[in-house]
This record gives sequence, structure tokens and C-alpha cells, in this order.
Amino acid sequence: MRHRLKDVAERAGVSVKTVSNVVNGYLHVRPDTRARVEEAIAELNYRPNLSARHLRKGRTGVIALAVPELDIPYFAELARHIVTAAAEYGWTVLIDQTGGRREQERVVASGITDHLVDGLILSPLALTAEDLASLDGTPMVLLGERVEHGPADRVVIDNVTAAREITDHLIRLGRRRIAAIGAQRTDEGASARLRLAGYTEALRAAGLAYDEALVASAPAWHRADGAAAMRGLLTTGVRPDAVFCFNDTLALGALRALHEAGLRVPEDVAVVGFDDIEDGRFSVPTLSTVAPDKEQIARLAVELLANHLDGDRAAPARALKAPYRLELRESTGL
Amino acid sequence: MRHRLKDVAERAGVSVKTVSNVVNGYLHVRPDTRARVEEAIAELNYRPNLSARHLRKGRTGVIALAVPELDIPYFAELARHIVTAAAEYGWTVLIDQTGGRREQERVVASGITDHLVDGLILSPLALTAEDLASLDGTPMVLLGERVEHGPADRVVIDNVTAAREITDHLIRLGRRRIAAIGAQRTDEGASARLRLAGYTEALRAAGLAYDEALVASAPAWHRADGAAAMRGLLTTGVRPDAVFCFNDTLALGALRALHEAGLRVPEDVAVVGFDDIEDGRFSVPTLSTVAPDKEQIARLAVELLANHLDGDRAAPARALKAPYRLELRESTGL
DNA sequence: GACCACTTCTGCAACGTTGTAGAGCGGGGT
DNA sequence: ACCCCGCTCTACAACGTTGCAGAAGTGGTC
Repeated sequence: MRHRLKDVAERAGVSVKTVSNVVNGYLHVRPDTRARVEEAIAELNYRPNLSARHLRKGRTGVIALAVPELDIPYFAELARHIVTAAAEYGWTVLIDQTGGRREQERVVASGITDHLVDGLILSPLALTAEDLASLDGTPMVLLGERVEHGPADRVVIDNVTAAREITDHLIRLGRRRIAAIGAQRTDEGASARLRLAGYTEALRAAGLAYDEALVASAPAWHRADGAAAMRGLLTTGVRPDAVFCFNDTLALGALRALHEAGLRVPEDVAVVGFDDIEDGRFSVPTLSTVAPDKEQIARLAVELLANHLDGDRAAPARALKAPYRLELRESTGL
Repeated sequence: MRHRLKDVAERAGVSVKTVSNVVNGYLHVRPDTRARVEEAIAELNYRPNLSARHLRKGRTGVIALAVPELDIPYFAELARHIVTAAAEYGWTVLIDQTGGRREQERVVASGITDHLVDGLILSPLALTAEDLASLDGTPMVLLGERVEHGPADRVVIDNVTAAREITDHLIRLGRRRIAAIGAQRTDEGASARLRLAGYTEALRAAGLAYDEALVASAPAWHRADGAAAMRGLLTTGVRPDAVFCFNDTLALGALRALHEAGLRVPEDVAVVGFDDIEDGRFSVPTLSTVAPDKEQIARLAVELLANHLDGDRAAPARALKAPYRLELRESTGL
């Protein structure tokens, strides 16, 4: 049913190694021999056994991508771009869900999928620098700022500046009571911390007071958490005239809660998010947001991994910055 | 850096095979030997080489899931459930994107990932029964009704009945000019055809005329397509009082277009979708929809694959039906 | 004619694992 | 005292592939 080099070799009347040479594009094969072998390959529908090849060569042509959850739109969109970018290198992508749990992230990073993949792109939520240091070295690229001083390559965006800019946009619209949704007390929220820092910087630069009552935390960053946080802000009577949500799903939940409370967006409350997910382009109202260049993030991550695999494994860890832009839509008044 | 059975064996002072036996849970190993081996394994942080194991055993513990696009929420949510269900069998899931292109689907099905995966769960958009018949047999489970009489196991939901029921719900609300969005002329739209059939059946049963002008096609089923189709319906002056969108992203696009046209949902136009994606629970208004039991679909697909792998590979192809329910929300008036 | 360089092809060994067969040992039944 | 059985462990071969070393053939140069 499934054929091996040996079968092809017998059919073409050559040695196993010659078939291997043809398959691998070795130059010194006579054209007619090559043709005979290729014909036999086609007839038998031969495909190389990747496990055997890996065992021999140490490469599988598969890389792993580990994200917290696939049905978070940001990660789904990112995954798509990474699969596309990896395809250009001839790589297949094996996708893992970590659930954002530290243990699962450690398992993935230390290589449960190991020996099966050439490298790993990991988007950590809970992993620590010590966890990373203790690994025996699957080539790895990290996404985001969760692990700031680890030994691995990273692709990041400038969260602080981006958060400052989008907050500043709200201020320039004349908003003065600007709430933030998505703060996290745990040490797991690296992005949360940085975006909060940007928010705070923008307020300070504009001479606005930082009011703790305007900052709502969210255990996770799903729509339901955003809605709950918004409802919370509305009931405490702090009456914000704008909300910076630390990601788009939070913002979509907040939009929903504002709608339920009978408040108009952007007239009564302006809303901005972060991530530029597809949903925000079609919500009512459409959502203003920070749009990280996901395609670029994916491309950079794959390139870093490729360099790491081809080149010097002991090269110093690099952190590349991907660009972003502000995407202003209806939720801030066009 | 990376250790093998041999290294563990030397450290524990036993043979390679004994270590293998311990790793594989073989019973007849003296407790103290087992302890020594386990200690050595822990000290060296040994992990089996999956490629070598596969080469020897013919199993990798990896299955592939191929979907058209990961950033379509329905597939992302489904992927999540499949990863979870597969984990119970100790499987890792390798996710592939086909883009819905027939060639890519054929490549995946015929096994580019082949030899690396034990089986495949495929959600085909363009694949034909002939394509399938010509395959040499990676164990496979298909999702959906695209290939209706192929040789492979399938998990489906009853699209026709579900579409009839949700249309019927609109009729019972008193709506009479019910539009449909998502029809497809190409032979790729198996789901489209079945949902259109259910829609038609419901109209006929209620004695309503089928009006071609009320049926809008959509090249793909994204938000933008739904918005465009809805705008089209509004400009032709057919004035629908309800819309059945063949999936939720179409419906979210339609909601957006209705909002832009100044029409109220559900007062002026009731809207229903299909798939029950997360977004629809937080949109303004929230979206009534057909909710397929995705968890069940995932579980059934994985079980079918497991049976196929363990049992008789020549067993006749089975088609299992997964349940669904109607999820009625604001877009049909609570 | 001897030598060399290059092309074309081949056989062998090895990658890390596990199935098979069987060796060595001790205990229980006769 | 003998045999047999079950437990514990081991050696060997094989899974399909490719790197290496080299054989055989071809043609060019002195």
C-alpha cells in the first residue's frame, strides 16, 4: 500500500541510494536515469517517510506554534499568518494550545512535541525566565513581552508607546475621565502591565490625574470579562467618558455592556481596543484600535527561527520590534 | 545535550531494552530496577525520540486537522474542541490550513503530512468524491457534507432540518418576506445547498412563495460578504422583514449593513445566523442562530478516527449526526 | 600509455526505538 | 533430585532514510 525507496528502486532498476539522490535533487544523475526513477515514483505514488528522514537527518520540516487559545481571534489570526509565513520555508506548522497554564507552557517549551519539531514559536502567558533557562534547547522564538530577559529570541511590539498613543488620541478628543479595562494583578499580565504604563504616561503628560477607580481589572481578556468590567465601572458611578480596553475582545464586551446600559458610543463614551481583530471592523459601532502588523510579526518570528536553525545556535538572543498603527473608527467618532 | 535510551541505560546500569520497557510500562520489571531507571530518566531529562518510535511502531501520536481558514471563528472554535478531545487519547494535533482550495485539500488528504501523522480530520470545501477515492489511505474523518458518498467516515449535522427550523421560527414570528444570504452557485457549496433546501422547505410548508429576488449569494462566508449581500438586498427594493444568513459571520456583516441603512433589528428586520460563534453572543443586537454542538462534533470525529486506527481499516464508512439546537437572542426579538 | 579529474552509481552503516526470542534464575510441585 | 513455569532481563534485528567511501566508467592532458 505504502511504498518505500526500495520499491521504487526495484521498479526503476537502480539502487536505493540513487532513488534517494533523485528525491533529494542530487546533481550527478544521468537524465534518463532520473526520468526512469521519476516515472517509478509517480507510478507508485511514493512519498518519503518523514520519520525515517528525520531520524537520519535530524530535521522534520515541522515547527510548532503554541498559543494560549485558538478561539481568541487575535491568536487565530496570528496563527494563520504564521502558517502562511512558514509555508514559504517549506515548513508545516503544528499548533498547540497551552491554555495559558504555566505547566503546559513548560511542557511544550521543554519539548513534549520535541524530537518531532525543528523549532517552536511560543506565545507565553505564564512562563517565567527561570523556566526558560532550565530548558535544554529546542530552538525557540517567543512572542510578546511576557519573558523580558530570557535567553530566547523574541518578537514584540512597543506596547507602552502604542498604549500611550491611543490614550492620547482619546485625550485629544476632549475626553477627561478615561477608564482602562484589562488590568491584571497577577504577574502573568506582562502585556497588561505595559499597556497600563502607557495609559498612565499619557494621562500624566496631559496633566490628568490617575484615578484608581477608573481602572478595572479583568481575570481574562474575553468578551464576557470586558462586559463585566464595564458594568462594574458603570455601577460604581465613576461615569467615564472614554474607555481604553487592553484588547479588542474586552472592548467588544464593553460595547455590549454600554449598549445594555443605554449609553451611546461614541457620544457618551468613546471606546478603543487593541489588536485589530476582524470583528472590530464590523461591530456596531466599528471599533477604534491599535493594529499590530500581524503579518510582520509572523514573518519576523519565522525568520528568526530560520536563522536560529541554520546558523549559530549560540548566537545572542535578539528582540525584534514589529510595527503597529492606530486604526480609528466609529467608536471614537470616526 | 539530548539523551537517548542508551545514555539512560548506561547510567542506570541496565540494558537499553530494560529502559525501553520501563518507559513503556512493561510489567515484569523489579521495583528497584524500575526505580533506578526512573531516576536516571529524571536526571538526564530523557524524552523518547518520536520519529524513531514511529519508524519502529508505525504510530506517531499525532493527528492532523485540516480546515479552510483558522481565523474563521467557527473553525477556530472547532479546532479548540478537537485539540481538547484528541488530548484525551494522548494525541497531539497538527493543524493545516487548506484555504478551501481543492488542490491543497488533495495534497493534505493524500498525505503531504503523511507518514508523520496517524490520521486526519478534514473539513473539505472543494474536495470531490473522486479525489477521495484515489487516495491510498491515511485514516480519515470528514467534517460536513461536502463529500456525501465518499469512502470515508463523516460527522455531520442535519443542515436541512436545522435550516428549516430556524426559518420556521422566523415565520412563526409573523415575518413574510424572508431573505436568505449565502447561496452559492458553484458545486463547492454543499452546506449552502442544504441550508437553502431547508429554507425553501419551510417556506413551502407555510404556504409562502419562494422569491428568487430574496435569495442573495455570497462568494465566501465572511463578514464583508454578508454586509455586501445585505446592501444588495436593500438597494433592489425587495424590502425583506427577516434574513436567514447561512452562517454567523455573514449575519454579523448583515447586521452591520442594516445598521448603516438605519434599519432596526429586530423591529424592521429580524436576523438569524448559523454556527453560534462567540461573537454572536456579544454583538449589538445579540444574534439568534443554529448552534451545532461543536464539542460533540469534535468528540465524535476523534472517536471515529480512534476506532478506525484501532480496529478494522476496511470497516464500512460511517456518518454520525451531531446534535444542534436553536439559540434565540435579540436579533429575533428575544 | 599513464595519469588525473569528473560523472554516475552503489553498498554499507547508522540514526533511536521496540518486537521477538531466549537466557538465567528462583520457587513450587512431583 | 528433577522438571517446569514465571519473572526479570538481555541481545539482536529491523523500521526507511541518507552520509560516506568508493567502484566503475568517461574523457582529457601530458
